[in-house]
Amino acid sequence: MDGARFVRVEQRRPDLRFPFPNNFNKRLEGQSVIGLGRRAKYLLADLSSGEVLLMHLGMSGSFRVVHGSDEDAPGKFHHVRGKLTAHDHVVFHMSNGAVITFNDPRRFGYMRLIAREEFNQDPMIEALGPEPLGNAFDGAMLAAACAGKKTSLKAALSDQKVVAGLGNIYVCEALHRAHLSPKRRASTIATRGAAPTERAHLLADGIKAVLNDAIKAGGSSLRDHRRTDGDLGYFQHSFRVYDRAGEKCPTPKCKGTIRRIVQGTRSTFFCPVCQK
DNA sequence: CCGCGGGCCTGAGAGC
DNA sequence: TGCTCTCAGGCCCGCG
Repeated sequence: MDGARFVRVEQRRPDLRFPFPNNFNKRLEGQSVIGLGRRAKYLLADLSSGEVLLMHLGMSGSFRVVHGSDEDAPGKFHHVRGKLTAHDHVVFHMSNGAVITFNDPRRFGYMRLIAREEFNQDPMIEALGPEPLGNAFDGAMLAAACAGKKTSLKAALSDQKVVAGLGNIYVCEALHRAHLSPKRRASTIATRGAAPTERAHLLADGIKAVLNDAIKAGGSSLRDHRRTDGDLGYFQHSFRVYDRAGEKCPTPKCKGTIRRIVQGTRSTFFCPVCQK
């Protein structure tokens, strides 16, 4: 998409989680993508029109990218070129021959167009916490965000205002790496006097490590996630606790067994022995 | 501010 | 084979 122009945009239903913007396809057609980016879980395309196209995958959304010459490739590109499935909701036909299909069975994803000068003040953007892989993110920043929070550490890390971009899997995995209990009150990792605790540093490091490892592995394909070429990610094979209830804790010398509990209606997986 | 329950959707898997 | 039930990577709302 980067540097290419939208030649034709197929919008195949009126809404996803939210209605599409008015005249969505016509507002894209003829515009060029002058930059691509990401903030938290939002995919961003900076357009020549002065607008930003914001795209969210929800739970089950995925993009696939193929080029015209690849369209007849067998198997994994089946839903491109006149063979769209029921859940292929948007297709971008780009000036460089790329065809980009957005598929989302559950339709928890959405797309919006935001004027660039209003982007930073947009309610979806303004409240977001720091990027966990940014240079500025560290134990001190995490401690400050958790200070005074009476909620659980699990809920705090899942809150996009505390740190942006973590979902259920990576919260569980980061807490295990930091040997911190998901049930612990969030404020207890914050500060001791003025200095951030050792726990906050361990947790910030655990978050960075699990995200970097997962990105390297192409993400976690439990059911819906696919890479843009249609391939599966394989980080699910490296989960230490997620979806491993009843298995032995992978921490060296730990005799614990992974447990599943429910926090805020979501599953949490953790080791009650080495996560305190 | 916080926890909880319900809601938005479809599909996969388990149990019967 | 087919039914019903539960659960799923996100996130919002309203209630108490």
